[in-house]
Amino acid sequence: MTLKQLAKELGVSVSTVSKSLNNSSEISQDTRERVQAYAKLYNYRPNNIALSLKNKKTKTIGVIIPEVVHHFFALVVRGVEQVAVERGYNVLISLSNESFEKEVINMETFADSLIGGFILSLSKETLKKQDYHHIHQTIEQGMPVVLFDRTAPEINCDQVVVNDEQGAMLATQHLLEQRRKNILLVTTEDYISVGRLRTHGYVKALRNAGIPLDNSMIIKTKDSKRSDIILPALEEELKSALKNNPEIDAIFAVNEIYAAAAMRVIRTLGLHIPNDIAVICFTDGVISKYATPALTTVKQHGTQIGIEAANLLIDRLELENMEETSITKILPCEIVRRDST
Amino acid sequence: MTLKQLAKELGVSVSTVSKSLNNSSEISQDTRERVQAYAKLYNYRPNNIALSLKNKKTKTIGVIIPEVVHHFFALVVRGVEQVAVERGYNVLISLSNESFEKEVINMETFADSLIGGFILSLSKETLKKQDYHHIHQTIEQGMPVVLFDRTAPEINCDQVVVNDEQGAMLATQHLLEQRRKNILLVTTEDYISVGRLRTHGYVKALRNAGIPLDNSMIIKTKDSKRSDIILPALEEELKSALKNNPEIDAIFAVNEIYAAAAMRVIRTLGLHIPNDIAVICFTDGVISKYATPALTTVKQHGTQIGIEAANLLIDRLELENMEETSITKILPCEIVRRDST
DNA sequence: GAAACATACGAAAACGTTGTAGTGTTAATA
DNA sequence: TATTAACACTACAACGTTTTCGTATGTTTC
Repeated sequence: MTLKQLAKELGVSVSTVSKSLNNSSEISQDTRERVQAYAKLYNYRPNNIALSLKNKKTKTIGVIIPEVVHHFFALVVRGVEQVAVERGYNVLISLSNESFEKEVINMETFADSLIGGFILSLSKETLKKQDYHHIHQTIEQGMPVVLFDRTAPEINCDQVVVNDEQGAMLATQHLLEQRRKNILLVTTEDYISVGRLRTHGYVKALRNAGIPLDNSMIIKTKDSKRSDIILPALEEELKSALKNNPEIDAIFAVNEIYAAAAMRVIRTLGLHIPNDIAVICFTDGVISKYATPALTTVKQHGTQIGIEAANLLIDRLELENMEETSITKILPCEIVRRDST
Repeated sequence: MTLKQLAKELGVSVSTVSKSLNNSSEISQDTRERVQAYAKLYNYRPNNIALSLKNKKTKTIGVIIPEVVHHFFALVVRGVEQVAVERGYNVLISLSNESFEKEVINMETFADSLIGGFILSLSKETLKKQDYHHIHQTIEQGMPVVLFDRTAPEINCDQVVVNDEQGAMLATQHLLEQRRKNILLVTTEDYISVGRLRTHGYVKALRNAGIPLDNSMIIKTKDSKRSDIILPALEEELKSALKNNPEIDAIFAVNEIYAAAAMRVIRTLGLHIPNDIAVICFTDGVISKYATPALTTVKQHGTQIGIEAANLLIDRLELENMEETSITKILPCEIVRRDST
């Protein structure tokens, strides 16, 4: 059903139909009601494509994440979707699979007038290359971008991040409070911003507590997209670390997969959690929740990140008189205490 | 950059520009090259909205799932996205949150000419109400729908499902092979098709093995959207079941959350997995993989489901001469053997 | 030298909307 | 009575494409 068909049916012009449906005062009450009744009868719904073309803007936002099969990103998507629906927007989703090239291609595809703005988290490859030309280009074209979680400070746009450093400090302090003195950190290489920041937090907390930093107490995982390669290697490394240094009484992992690996190693060595070694990690996901013992975690409020990001983006889209300067929202982390510490 | 702007820049008509870019033989080689060079220079990209309006179809497919923070659905989304990108489509996502109303509204919103077809998995509420008018309506309007996982046989459309019954039989047989005779089934209420089918498979496998069915060995969880309500209740129920019937030597759960709850209860009672009680479950997700002991599961190949569903949908969208009759793809399950059995 | 025919391009319509600028009516005012 | 004003509606352009149909050149052909 289109306006044209309705108009023919009613014996009036397309304009009259359009105005009637929009309750314009130009049209008489009588006609308005008649048209609206017909529209309801024929279940008329305006064609969004035509509206988008006319208005030169769409009610769609694009979300690009490295991976959807990942608890944290799924939470963010949920948050974004929630406010999108509330505010009348649709969500286009696309996965970079941690690939720079896919990220670029996906952005270009989306930018072909399909969407009004982006919410994205950078792929590992992008962070490693430090090539942000596609982001800059998009922003220059006037398309708002909101970066979350995996961001880069050199990109001038709205960002929503978790206070990774604070979270890592909280985690480390939590362990220190339990008289753990020798905390092994399992983290990623530094080019991943969140890994770097969490490492900073760990270092800072130790410094605040007057504990000297021992670099052999920091394990950085090798880069690979394949967990079936990373994890066995990591477990080996953990095993030798725990053997070489029996003083280790806690492990702080920057995500729950690493924590799960650590738990497995600890158990293999016949040690008890948390009596011998406490374990804490970032990412309050299902693994932590259902592990044995249930893991104490640093919760990042993924859904909240999605909510904030979506609101920020839609504000930019709708509020013309918004301040030019970029907004960075830093959300606090929270310790979820369970049985591993 | 639009065709019009390019045309003005080049001093030719819009038609000439359009035809040149489409390499029409109507236009001289010279002009074609000149236009194409300019288009490249100005980074011209056709406006997809305008194309959609003109062609009366979009290169976008809508995915509606009950929840994205759910390993299985996330896998499906990944599969859908993968083939969508390959075949030049975009993916609009929306979450029903297990709510009938949200499902209906989301479908209506998407149907406003934004998408060409749907891939969806029904919400629990929809299954309970058995109200499929929105699906029927969509199909009648000529918009293809592919249902996956949570389907309803009375809907006449393409479907992609896992062979839940066969999977449940495999799981039960796997336990029987290990000389487990008293297998407790933890499942959902029957209105959820997958739960019902899995229960069937369990019953069938027992019958094949000549073991009489004992209804007290089937626990059906109460319906609720909130896992923090379901799970404690389930754990209580499991505890009393295990206490009342010490003969139980295996538990088969229809998803990994229930399996995790079962493991917790088993451990609380001081029993050993798998020595005292073996555990197997559907959903080969992260919980199973990283649990202690790692859980033996029935893998459902979620990504594959997404791939099949997307291909089916896009085929319907593109191949006009496709057979009218609906296609149902039934994917086999597979046992992933780990340490809990 | 006229008819026929390629060749290379342009004009215009269409997709479904909305908004601006008319266009007739009828009623009120000078 | 002539002018104006309010009312109720319509025509048309525009958004960015593609495509059909024209049309102006120049080149054959007899």
